[in-house]
Amino acid sequence: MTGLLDTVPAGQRRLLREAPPGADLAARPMLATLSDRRDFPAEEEWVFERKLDGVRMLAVREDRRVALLSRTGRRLNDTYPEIVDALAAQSCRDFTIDGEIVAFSRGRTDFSRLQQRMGLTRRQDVEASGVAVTYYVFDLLRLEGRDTTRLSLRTRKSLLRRALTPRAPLRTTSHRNAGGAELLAASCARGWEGLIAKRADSAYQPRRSTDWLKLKCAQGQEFVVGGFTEPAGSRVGLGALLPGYYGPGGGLRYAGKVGTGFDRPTLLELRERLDGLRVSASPFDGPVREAGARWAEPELVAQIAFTEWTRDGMLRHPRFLGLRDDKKPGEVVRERAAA
DNA sequence: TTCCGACAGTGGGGTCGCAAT
DNA sequence: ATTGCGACCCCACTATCGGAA
Repeated sequence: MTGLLDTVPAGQRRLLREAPPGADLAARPMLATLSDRRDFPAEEEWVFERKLDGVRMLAVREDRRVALLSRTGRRLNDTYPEIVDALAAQSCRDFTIDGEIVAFSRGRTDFSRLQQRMGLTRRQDVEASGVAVTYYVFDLLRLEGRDTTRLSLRTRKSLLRRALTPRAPLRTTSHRNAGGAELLAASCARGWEGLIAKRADSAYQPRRSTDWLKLKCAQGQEFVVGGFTEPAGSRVGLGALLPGYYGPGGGLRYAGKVGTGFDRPTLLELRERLDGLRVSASPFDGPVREAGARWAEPELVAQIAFTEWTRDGMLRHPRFLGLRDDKKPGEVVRERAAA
């Protein structure tokens, strides 16, 4: 064993285990639990990282061999060959790391840009895409033959910084040890996605855990319901609502579908109310490409949360929060302009 | 007994690849 | 050439069940 693991605090050395082959250890990444928590007392020892909007990826290096693995275990070597090369060039030759692949545009991580490269596996397609990526590394699962997942997060991060040389396109994710609430407010003001809060003393667990919390800068506003889709499978009432808002010209603009956030009684109640408002023609301005859509008089106003507007003016990650009776349908306009 | 974590199921936008039209 | 579909990515949420607390 070389010197890296000698820096592990004496009290934590007993937590080191002999590592199984790297790919087995990396079978599943640790996932964060969505939380609306805003209070983080200093004595609780949390670490705060910026939430990056990209694709999760584990990377395994065993001597000359490098394997990039998606969250579900799919091999990503052909999609991100420059990351393979960068990891192969590291002087440390035996590690498993965890991080996020991102693409930037205008200084912000941009998932839609990354999407243009995500599915590509042919070398010429990857090169032609013109999408540069950065691999932000934030955790260490294995180092020099040892399983490090039982070490505390702080110790793992400290080892990671020693083990990895963060030369482009690799970077280590920076973090802060306090001030979570202020940091979250500042992040949201900048239009970022949110934060991940991690318990400083927690082990790496290959599943969803409350030791990692996802704190999102959610957006939300009211929308007029202009129709719905039929339910499928065991679903009752309806599949999704078709929300819209009034544009400057006065026409009702389609904003995509929202199909989650309702419980069974709400689905049935919404169906009943919408059946009472059924019309044969679409109330939306312009075509809505939805086979089997049912249309309704634009009377109901729904509060809908979402993460952002897509390039095509659709809602990303939309969910239904409830109906609002205090707002007139005609007053519903888009509250925040596109980026 | 109550609560929590894991899973299945239903729903979303978007992209790519392939088969059918 | 266009369309539709499934498989991936990202995801939110509900309902259920079994084991932990």
